[in-house]
Parts: sequence; C-alpha cells; structure tokens
Amino acid sequence: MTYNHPKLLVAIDCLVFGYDIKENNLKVLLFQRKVDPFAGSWSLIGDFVNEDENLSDGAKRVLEKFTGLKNVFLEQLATYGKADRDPGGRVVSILYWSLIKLDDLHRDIANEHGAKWFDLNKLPELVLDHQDMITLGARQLIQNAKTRPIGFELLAEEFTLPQLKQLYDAIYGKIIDDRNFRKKILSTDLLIKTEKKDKSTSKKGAFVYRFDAEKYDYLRNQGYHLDLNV
Amino acid sequence: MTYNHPKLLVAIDCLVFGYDIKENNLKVLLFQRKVDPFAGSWSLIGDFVNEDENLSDGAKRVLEKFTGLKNVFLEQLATYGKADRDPGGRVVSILYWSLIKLDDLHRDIANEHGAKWFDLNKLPELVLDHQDMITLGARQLIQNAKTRPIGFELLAEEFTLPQLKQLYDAIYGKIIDDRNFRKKILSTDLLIKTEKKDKSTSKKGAFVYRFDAEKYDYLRNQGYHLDLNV
DNA sequence: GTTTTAAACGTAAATTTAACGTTTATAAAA
DNA sequence: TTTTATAAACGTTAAATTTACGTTTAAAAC
Repeated sequence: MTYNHPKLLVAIDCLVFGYDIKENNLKVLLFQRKVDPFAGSWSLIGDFVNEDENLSDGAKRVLEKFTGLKNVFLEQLATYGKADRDPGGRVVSILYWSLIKLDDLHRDIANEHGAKWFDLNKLPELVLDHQDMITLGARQLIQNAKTRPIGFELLAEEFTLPQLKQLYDAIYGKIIDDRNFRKKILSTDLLIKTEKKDKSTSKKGAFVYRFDAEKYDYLRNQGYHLDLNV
Repeated sequence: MTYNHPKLLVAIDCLVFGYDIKENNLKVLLFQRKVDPFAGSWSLIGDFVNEDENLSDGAKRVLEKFTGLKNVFLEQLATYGKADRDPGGRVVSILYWSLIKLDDLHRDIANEHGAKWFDLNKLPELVLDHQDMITLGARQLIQNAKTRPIGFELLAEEFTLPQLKQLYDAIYGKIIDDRNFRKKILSTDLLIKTEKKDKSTSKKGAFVYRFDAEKYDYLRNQGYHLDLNV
C-alpha cells in the first residue's frame, strides 16, 4: 500500500423502484436491517463494499441478492458521507438507483430476504438518511422520465399506450392528457407497433407496442435528446 | 466500532471551473501531483478524507486550500470506485465540482500550490480517471446552465448582458443569437438592472445587471423552474 | 455636425404546446 | 341481428414559444 491515510467503511445502498401495473403505483423495495444499531428497522437494500470490488459490481451484487435480477437499469445517484450519519461507525454510502419490472416472482424473491415492496407514497419510517435517499431518487425519477426513456424499464417488453400513459401519470403524479401524450410519444418514432391487441381493459383492445432501444441508442449517439415533457 | 468489514481509502477530487472574461473561455484548475505513483502528473485538486470529516467539508477544505475561496458553488457530482482505478491502492474518490469567478488573485493562490488554470479545451494529459471526471463535469456544466442559474457563479456580482451572453456562448460552445438571449434572460425577470453602464467595450456602453438570487430562491421554492435553453 | 458600432429594441413566420372534440372497434346487451 | 356502451384512436384549433432575422439608439471619435 502506497498511501498512508485514514480508511473508512464504504457501503452501497440501492434504491429500487418497481411499477405495479395492476395497482398503478410506484413501489420501493425495503428490507429489515439485520445488524445493530437499528436492527429490525426498515432500510434500503445494501451492503458493504469488498476490498477488491468495483462499486458498480457491489451495486449489482446487492441488487441481484435481493431481486434475483441482473442486467437491469442500475445507475449511481449520489454519495452520502456525513461523518455522523451512522451511529454504528463512519460509513460512506454510495447510493444507486434501479428500475425494474415488478411481478409476483420478484415479490417472492424479495420476501425470502426479509425484503418487501412499499408504495412510494406510503413508506414506513426509515433508518439513517435513507428517507433522504428516497426523496432524492424520486426527484431523479421524475426528472429522468422527462428526458430519458426510463419508463420502458418499469414496464414489460410489450405494452400498450394506455398502460404507458398510466405509468407516466404515476411518475409525474398528475393525469396527463391522453391525446397529447399519444402524440408526443408517437412523434418520437421510437415505438414499434405490433399486430397484437390487448383486450384486457376494453372491448376494442389496445395495440401492443415495443420500445426501439436500438434506434434510440443510435440517435442518442448522434446527439438526439428525448423529450417526454407533457 | 460496530461493523466488521473492509475499509477503504476515500478521497475527494474537486473539479473547479473558472471563466476568464478577458479570454472568453472556460478554465479548469489542475495541479501537479506530489505523491507517487504519477508524482508530477497533472491531476484535479484533491485530498484524502479524514476519519471524522464530512465529505462536503473535505471538499470545502480542498477547495479553500487551492483557491482561498469559501462559500462558492460546490456540489457533489459522482463517485469513482473501480477497484483498480489507482495503482497506488484501493481508493474510492468522490468528485465535487465548483464554479468560481476567476481573477488574478486566484491565479496567484493557485500558483503557490503548484496549481494552474488550463483551458477546458486544451487540457494536458491527466492522471488516473481524471479526464473522465472532467468530461462528466463539462457535460454537467452545459446541462445545468440550461436549467439553473449557474452562469452567475462564474461572473462577478455585476455584469452586462453582452458579457452574460458571451459566457453562455462559451458554455454551450456556440454563438447564441443575442436578441433571443436577451429576450429569454430578461423574460425571467430575475435580473436587476442598475443605473451603471460599462463602457469598456463600446461607446454606447452596456447596462450593468445583477442576478436576483433572493427572488430566484423564493420562486424555486414555489416550484418555479428556470429555462435558459437558447 | 458626421461617422461608427456595440447595445438595445422589434417583428413575423414557423413550430410547439395545451386543451379540447370526434370517430372507431369490439364485446355485450337488447 | 341490431343496438348500446366505452376504451382506444384520431383530429382540431387557439395560444404560447421559438427561431431567424431587421431596425433604432447612445455615445465616442473623427
């Protein structure tokens, strides 16, 4: 070791958003801390970083442990480093945020780890500064929804326009005009319309779409900037 | 100590942007590393975090040491944590970015610490992942310039509209239409026009303005969102 | 006075946004 | 076999904003 300086505990906390298409609301994955102080309190999922582990790999490890998921939206958000933020010791925590498609399977996996999905709007009291983290993440979610195609991370591969609109209603916390929403999203030309119709919510049925991620990535590299501010 | 987990070195790196109103370009403060590995290479200003020091206080300490400045724009930007990012040892580095008003005084203070201001577009080779940090910060600067009143952090308290426009030209990397820029910035009603004129660049002279930070903060709390996308 | 020119002010077409109204496809009821 | 009901799909228009320019003005220098 070349450097001679104080070393600190470094942790990852992972703010996982899920969208419940049946209940039409956003959820956050929490678990009950197993270690003191505050054992039993609700907290974001997380763990300490290993000596030889990249931060991003630590985040992936935490996420997979609690959800069984790999290769989903997972980005770094912020780092919390007040010296006294954790009475258990000096811990610097790097917050990641993740977006996943909620289904019954993930509920089960979460349950196995003492984790549970909570409505974003009905959260229990949280340990340490984790409520701040969620507040920040919720802001980030809204902000990013306007400028990046993150909505598709929260829905299944195939979705209808009414479903997509409902999701954005939930994210923005307001009822978007469906005609204007449809116009805006279709004008991007980033949705692929399939032949299929989903008749689960109407007699007429709603056409099923897919997001053209490849086209988006290409355009993004050309300097394109998505705008879903409706 | 309650927790029993690996501890890591934690550092602060500080990306300081300055605007040179005479040269009309953006500059970045760099210094020559004093410690091995890579002693003598150019790097962002930075230091290791102390055991009992808040991260934000560490950032303030670093910034003041190299610029003599307190109470300037200083925000956390991202954290770099690849296990092998520094051959000298496992170091997690939290990147902060800062905006300051460049003047001769700061050049002198910087010099005393072996630091120097470089054109953002003419940077030397940088140590470790510091070039990535600057790339990220430059993107953040452009992005934030569109949605937050950060331009005023880079100019003196009092400035003219032509000066302000030149700054945004430099940030956006393009020539903005001066008539549209004037319209947009004045329509926010966040500039206070003084009686003074600056005649250093024209016979007619340009009126001197001040940014109404108090009004902005108030509006911001009311949900107002600045838009300087020209 | 006249000239010069950065600064300040103005305008109009094109585009985008916002707020609505109308038509259509289909299952279920009459 | 029509009729009805309604979510989904499509359309319209006024208002606001953006974009791309042209014009006037203030003051020093000639």
